This record gives sequence, C-alpha cells and structure tokens, in this order.
Amino acid sequence: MASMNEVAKKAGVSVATVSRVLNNSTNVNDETRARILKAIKALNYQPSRVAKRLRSKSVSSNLLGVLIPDIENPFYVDVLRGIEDVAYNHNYAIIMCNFGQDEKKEKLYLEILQSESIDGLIAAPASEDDLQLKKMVSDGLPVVCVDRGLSNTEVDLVLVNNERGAYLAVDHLIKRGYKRIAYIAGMQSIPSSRYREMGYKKALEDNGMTFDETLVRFGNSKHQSGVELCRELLSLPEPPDAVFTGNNLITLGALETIHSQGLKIPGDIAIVGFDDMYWASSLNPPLTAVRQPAIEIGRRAGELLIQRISDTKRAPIQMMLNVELIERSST
Amino acid sequence: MASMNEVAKKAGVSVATVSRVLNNSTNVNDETRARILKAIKALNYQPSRVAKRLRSKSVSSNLLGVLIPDIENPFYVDVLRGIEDVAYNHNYAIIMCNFGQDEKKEKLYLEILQSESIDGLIAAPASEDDLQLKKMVSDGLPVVCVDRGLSNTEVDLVLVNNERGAYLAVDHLIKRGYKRIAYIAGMQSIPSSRYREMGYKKALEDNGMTFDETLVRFGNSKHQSGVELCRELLSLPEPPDAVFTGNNLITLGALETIHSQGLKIPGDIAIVGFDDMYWASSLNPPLTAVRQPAIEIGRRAGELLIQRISDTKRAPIQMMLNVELIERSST
DNA sequence: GTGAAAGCGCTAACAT
DNA sequence: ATGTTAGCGCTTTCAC
Repeated sequence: MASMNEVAKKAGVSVATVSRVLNNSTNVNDETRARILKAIKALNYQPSRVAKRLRSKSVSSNLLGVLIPDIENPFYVDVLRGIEDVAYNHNYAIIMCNFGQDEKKEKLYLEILQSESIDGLIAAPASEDDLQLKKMVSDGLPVVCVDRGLSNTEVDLVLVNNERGAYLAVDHLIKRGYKRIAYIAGMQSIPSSRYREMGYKKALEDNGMTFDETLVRFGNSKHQSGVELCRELLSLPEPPDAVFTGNNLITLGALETIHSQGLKIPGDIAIVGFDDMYWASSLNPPLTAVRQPAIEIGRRAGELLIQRISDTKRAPIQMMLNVELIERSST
Repeated sequence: MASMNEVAKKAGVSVATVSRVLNNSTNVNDETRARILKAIKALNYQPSRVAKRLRSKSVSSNLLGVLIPDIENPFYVDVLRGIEDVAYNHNYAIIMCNFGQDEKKEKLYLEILQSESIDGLIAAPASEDDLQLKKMVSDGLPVVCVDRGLSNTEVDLVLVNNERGAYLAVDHLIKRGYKRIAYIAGMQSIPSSRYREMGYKKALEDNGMTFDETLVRFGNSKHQSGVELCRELLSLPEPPDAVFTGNNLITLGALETIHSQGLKIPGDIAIVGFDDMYWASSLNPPLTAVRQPAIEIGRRAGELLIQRISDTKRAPIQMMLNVELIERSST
C-alpha cells in the first residue's frame, strides 16, 4: 500500500498539500491538484483510516461499533441491516460485536471497541445497569441504544412500545376467548421482557381476568428456552390454552414443542409471538405476531448516532416506534 | 483514555518498559513489573489497538474482515457465528461488511477493509473473477474464501459439495415419483448456483429423465426472486410437480407463492430446499432440505485464517464439508 | 534491566 | 498556495 509520502514525492509536493486535496480541498492550485490526483491514481493510493484515526480524535475516522445480544435473532439482523444502510451511505465501516447474551463477552467487546477508537456505538446492552457502557457514555463516546436503555443515564434510545405490543397480543387472545394464557418470556434482566410482562398483566386486568403466576416463565431469550419452557407449561396439571411468546426465537422453540407433541394450532393451543418475520405466513400455521419495525429501528439509530457524532451537545432523544399486531391463523 | 505515556510516568519508567511488560514480558525486573501493573490498574489503561496497528504490520493487530453477500440469509448468519466464535477465542475483532449482492458496495467495502489494515479477511466474493480481491490476495493479505472461491488464484477455501447436495435433493424427488422438477436458482454468476445446476442435471440424467430448460430459472438469490420465479413456473402451461430451490431465501419465497395460491404441499407440488434451518420443522409443511454445516464452515474458515496469518507460506487448502438431506414432509 | 529515539501514515498549526 | 514540523500511541532497535 502506497503511503501519502510516496504520493507527495511522486507529485513533487509535500504531504500537507496531498492531505489538502484529500480533505478540505480549499486553497490548492488546480494544476497542482491535478498532478496529485494523477499520482494518487498511478500509485493506487488509498489513505489509511488507521493513521487518520490515530492522529485525530477530532476528525471523524469513520468507524462505528455495533454491539448486539444475539445475531441469531432475526430481529437483530434486521436492526443491523438498518444500521448498515445508513453507515454505508455515510462511508462508515462497522465493527460488529455479537455477545450472545454473555455478559463477559460483552465486557470484552466493549473494551475492544474502545481500544479501536470508534467514533460512535450502537448498543443493545445486556443490562440497564451496565457500568462499563455508562462510563463510556459519560466519557463522551457517542452512543445510541436500541431496544433497551441505560438507567440513570441520558442516552439516545430507539425502541418500541413493548408494553403496548404485549397488550395487543394478549388482549387479542382474550377477545378470541382464550382463558389460560401463558407468557414465555426472555431474560428477566432485559427491560423489554419486563415491559412485555406489564402489558400482559394489564391486558388480563382490563379484561377482568386473574393473573396466574405459574403461567409466566422467564428464560434466556434463546430458541432452546422456548422449547423447554413450552414443554413445562404443557405438562402443567392445568395447561394453558394459549401462549404469548417473548421473542422470535422463543416463538420458534415453542412451535417446535407444540408440533412435536402433535398438538393442533389453534385447536389445542393458540400462539402469538412478539416479533414478526416476513416468512411467518409460511409457518404452520401462519403465525399471528406483534411486528416491530426492526429495519427502521436500525436506521433511526444510525441516523441518530451520526448526528450525535457531529453534535455531542444535543439533548438525548428517545424514539418510540409503533408496533402492530399482524393477525394470521395461529389464534 | 490513558495512554502508555501516562502509565510510564506514573510508574516512573519509560514507555519501552511498559511496552515490554505488555508484550514479550521478558527481561523486566519483578519489582518494576509490579509497579507498572499497578499503574495500569490505577489508570484503567487499555492499549490502543489503533496505534499498535499503525506501528507494525509485523505484529498482529487483531482485526479481521468479513465480507458476506447477504446478512438476511440465515446461512451467512451461521457462517458469521462460526467465524465470530473463533475470532473471539483469539482476541480478534471483526469488521463485518454485508454487500447485499451489490458489486459496487462490495468494492467499496474491500477498499475500506484494506484501509483499516486488517490482518486477514474471510470473504464470499460476488464473483470468481473479482479482480480487486485477487489483487489483495496476491499483495499478501491473508484471505480465506467461503462458499465460493476465486478463479486462477490460490486461496484457502471452505465450502460444501454443492453438486452432490443438489443431486441428493433432485434424486430424492425423482425417487418419490415426481416427473417435472423445477430448479429455482440463485444468481447465475455465483459458482454454487452453477454447481447445483450440475447436480440437478446429473440426477435427471442418471434417472433417464430429460432436461427441460424452461424449468430452470436463475434469479438474484433473494426472497423476492423466489416469490416471482415460483409464480412464473406455476403459471406455465405445464407446471412443475416439484421444485428444488437454490437457497434459504428462495425457499421461503417459493413457499409464500405456493401458499398464496392455495396449493397443497406435497399434494399439488413438492419442494426441497438447499439450506436447512433449525426451525424448518415448524414450516408448513415441515421442509425437506439439504443441510450445509454453516457454523462449521465459519469455524473452519476462521481457524484457517488465523493459521494463515501466522504462516503466510503454507500452501492453500480447500476444505469440502459434507451435506446431508434432511427428509421431512414437503416431498 | 532499562531508556532514548526513530518511525508507522496522517492532520493541523504555523511559516513562508 | 505550499512547505515544515510536531505529535497521535505504540513497537523496536540500539545504547547504556
């Protein structure tokens, strides 16, 4: 890789001038610029983003960090796509860190990200009380959270009205006549799991139904937890007649259990999941689900971040996007 | 962020010594080391990976690039997870670039990756003739390809026997009595699409069936192409009685079309897809599919890459992993 | 066993 | 309009 020095030599100018044509581009003779451009072309020169980043924290070095809990979850894949969309348009590269719901891994990744001198970070932290992340925020790193925020810390945040989404799902189930509605939740430490629980309870309450705590189970947000918790629920003396699942992966897991037991949906048991998938209509049966606009969440987060990078002072904003219930045939 | 200089000052030594305890760790007085370690702790010091990278190409700076065609495709997500697994274990961070089957985007990403001074790259290039990537390889960047290689260029490559996978699928269909078997392929420029076509043809031939070119359609490897090409096929004067789909996304798209037309699977039409998904048993109907060990592909590629980084000379190796046909109920 | 100093590729004063 | 130079944080000779 040719360096700026070589370009300068070839064009018979100093590195400063080369840097000028590459950046501000003001104040440089047309003829000189042409010569430099020619040298750049000839040497196939590409500026080193690394040197640039090392040199100045002040100037944007075009690197973003993305920290997500589980790349297996299609929801986060979509969020990622949204982010990537805007990153690409602004010439940012992305360091992607998937911590797989593992806090130790998250910690290491946060360190790496910091050590890489990223310009900004989009994160869905494992916990609201993540000290390390909080510190990075207070140290001035531009951060925007998605899906979950940080307690007692002002950060940009984009998410969805989780309580409302759950309410929609459970209320729908009740209106269809289901009486024993279970909730298979994700990790209890994740705020969205708890907001969804609130929506679940509220729907029960508003419809004059009593809350039965044996019907709600928290897991680890992964596929396998859906499989197992659903199995537990079904083997209850008085099993549920409907289940509301806390995310994509759990839904798929629960479906697996239900099918393996030869149960009919919705004849024997109904199901509505949090998180829609475009192929949900090809599931058996077509799945009724609460849809979050995942790609848009990612896009908004990306825009917010890029904006914050250039304006560190702006007050943190919190965007709550709409959810909707997509009714298909599983209820 | 504290710098090495500050640590040195605090410990009353020179940066060289600090660097020593951080790296080789040879030849440094125990008492001095203790003092330095203490200073590091006190300042919460973390070495800058950026400075390290800038300083020496010789020493590993722990950054890997991953270039994939489509993060929406669960196959690549799994490959990515495999890579990430081994990267994490070796303290490498990953710059993830998803070019979405767009060659222009791929080009830009390749430039960025180079400019970031990555230690190595895992790529599934858009084309076998990717000049830019070939150049990076010949310039000495450690590269391992997954899913698709590079023509006339020696690179490590890990993939699957695509021809065999397709053969398995189509032969299975024929043995079940299907007569008009269509193939909805991905992009024709992707080698795997063509190898799968070869397997398709071979199975036909081995079973004494004639090849009908109206039954094979190439698309862009995305979901929508599955939807549309399946629709075209179904509206043929003499529609197929079975379809073999070229990847995950296409399968889901085809399923969507079949369901929307109210057709029964496998009564009206059978389907077997390339690429299995763990939730394929929850599809309607449970899908028969050719399984590639995606996570393992990623893991192997990661190992190969890390190995190559430390030994640039080793002869390129090509790993072909096994595929298997998972029979469920869609045929 | 430890320090001084050069230099990786770049930007940003400051000079001219 | 262009050049000189310091310095970002680190590794690595070469001295001592």
